[in-house]
Amino acid sequence: MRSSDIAEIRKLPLFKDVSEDNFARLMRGAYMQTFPPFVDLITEGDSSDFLHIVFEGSIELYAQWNGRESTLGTLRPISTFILAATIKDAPYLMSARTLEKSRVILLPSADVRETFLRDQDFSRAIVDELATCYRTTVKYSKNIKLRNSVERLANYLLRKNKAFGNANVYELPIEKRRLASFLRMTPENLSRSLKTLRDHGAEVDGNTVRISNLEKLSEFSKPTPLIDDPDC
Amino acid sequence: MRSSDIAEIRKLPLFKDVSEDNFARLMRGAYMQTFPPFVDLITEGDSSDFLHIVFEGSIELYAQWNGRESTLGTLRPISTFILAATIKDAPYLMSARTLEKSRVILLPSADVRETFLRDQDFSRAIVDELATCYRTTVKYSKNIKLRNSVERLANYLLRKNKAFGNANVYELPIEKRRLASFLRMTPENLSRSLKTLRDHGAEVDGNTVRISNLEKLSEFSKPTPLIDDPDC
DNA sequence: CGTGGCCTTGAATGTATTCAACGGGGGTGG
DNA sequence: CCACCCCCGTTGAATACATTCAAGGCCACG
Repeated sequence: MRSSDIAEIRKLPLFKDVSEDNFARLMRGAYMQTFPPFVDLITEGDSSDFLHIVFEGSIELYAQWNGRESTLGTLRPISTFILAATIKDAPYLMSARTLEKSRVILLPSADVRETFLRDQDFSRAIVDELATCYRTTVKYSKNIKLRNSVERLANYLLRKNKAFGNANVYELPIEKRRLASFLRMTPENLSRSLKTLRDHGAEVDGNTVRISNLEKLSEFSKPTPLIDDPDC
Repeated sequence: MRSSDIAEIRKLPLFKDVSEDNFARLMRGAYMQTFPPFVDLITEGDSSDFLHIVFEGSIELYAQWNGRESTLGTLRPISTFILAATIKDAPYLMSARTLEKSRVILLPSADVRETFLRDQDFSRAIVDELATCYRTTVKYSKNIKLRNSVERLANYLLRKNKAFGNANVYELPIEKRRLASFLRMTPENLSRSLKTLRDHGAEVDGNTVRISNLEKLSEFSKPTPLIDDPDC
C-alpha cells in the first residue's frame, strides 16, 4: 500500500487515536484495492475475513431472499462495512457491490479483533462506529414502519436537500430503481410517487431534484431528527 | 439494591468479566426498580441517562410518528436497552414500556461510559452486545423488505416454534395486536393471514399455535439463518 | 352484571404490485 | 457515423394486497 494512502487512513476517526505501533501492525496486513463498477465485494452468508472501508467510489449494500433482492443502503467515502460481522466473527448479513469504480481498503478481520483487544482508543472508536451504524438501521426501520411510500420519498428528498447544503436543486445520487428498492417501493411506484409530490413542493426531472416549495414539502413530510437526522 | 440481585447481575455476560473494583463502582450507582404493567420507562427523544436491563417481566420497544405507533421489538430477561444511546450519549430512538409487572435495573449512563473506558473486558462485552443488537435490526429490516406479510408471519411462527423447543404446540408470547404491529400489519390483516396459513401447516386458535405440518410450513416459509436465526 | 378492550369478520376503499408496452439515452459493433 | 440493442424510466390497465370502517362476540375486570 502507498504511504500516502496510509496517511489518509490514519486520519479516519476509526484510526486516528490508535497507537503508532498498533496502527503499523494493522496496516501491515491491510491492502487497498481498486474495483470496476458492479463487482460483488462480499456475499451474505460468507464468513467475514475482512473489514472493508470505502475509500473512493460508492458501494451498494443489498440482500436477497427467495429470488428477490432489496437495497439496504449506499456507502460513500469514508465508511466502514460491515463492522458487526467482523467484530463477532459471524457471517455477513448483507452483500455489497461497487456501483462505480471504487477504491476499497481491506483489513483482515483477525487483525481488527486483535487490535481491538490491544488498543483502548481503537476499541472506543469501534464502539462509536458500531453504535452509529446500529442507530442508522433503527431509524431506517422506523422510516419504513411509520411512513407510507410517498412520505418516505418526500423525506428522502428533504434529507438529501439538506445534505447538499439546502440548495433546493440537486442531482439524485443514485439510480431511481435503486432508490425505489431502498425506499421499499417498485420503480413504477416511485415514478408515480414523484408525480404526486409535484403537488407538495418537489419536482424531479430526470435526475434533477428541484424543491420548489420547501415549506410545503416540509409540512407534508413532517421530518423528525429521530428518523431523518443522520447525526442523531 | 439487594446483594442477591447484585449477584445475579454479576452473572450477566455483560458484567461477568468486569474487574471486582469496576463492578462494585458500577453497582454503587445502580438500582433495581419494579414497575407495574404498561408504564413508560423511556420516551424517544429523551436523553439517555440510564442504561436499562430487563430483569423480570417484558418490555415493548416502540416508536411513534405523526400520530402513528409501531412496535419494534419485545424484550425479555435478560436484555439491555438501549445501549447505543447510552454509549453515544445521544437521544433514545425508541420508547419502551412494560407489558407486565417488570423488574428493571437502571445503570447511570455516565457510569457505563466511564467503566467502558476503564475496563477492557467490559468494553469487549459492550461491543459484543452492540454488534448483536445491530445485527438483529439488520435481520429485522431484511425480513420486512424481502417478505410479504404472510411470509413474515409464517416465519415468525417457525422461529417461535424453534425457540419453544420444536414442540409444534405453543402459546403466542405477545398480544396479537402487538404481533401485528411488530410484523408491520394491522390486526385485521393478521387475523386473515392466520387463516391463510391453515392451508400451509399452521393453525392458531386463540393464543395457541399448532404446527400441524412442519414440513409444509417450512416449505412455504423458506426460513434462512441470515434472517431468522437470532444467534447468527 | 355491565363495561371496555381485544379479536374477528365483512364490505368498501385505498395503496402497491404486476404485466405489458413504449420512448429515450448510452454503448457496441458494423 | 450510423444502426442497433439493451436497459432504464415512464405510463396505463388489471390485479393483488393491505387498510379502514363498522359491527358483533368474547373474555377479563371492576
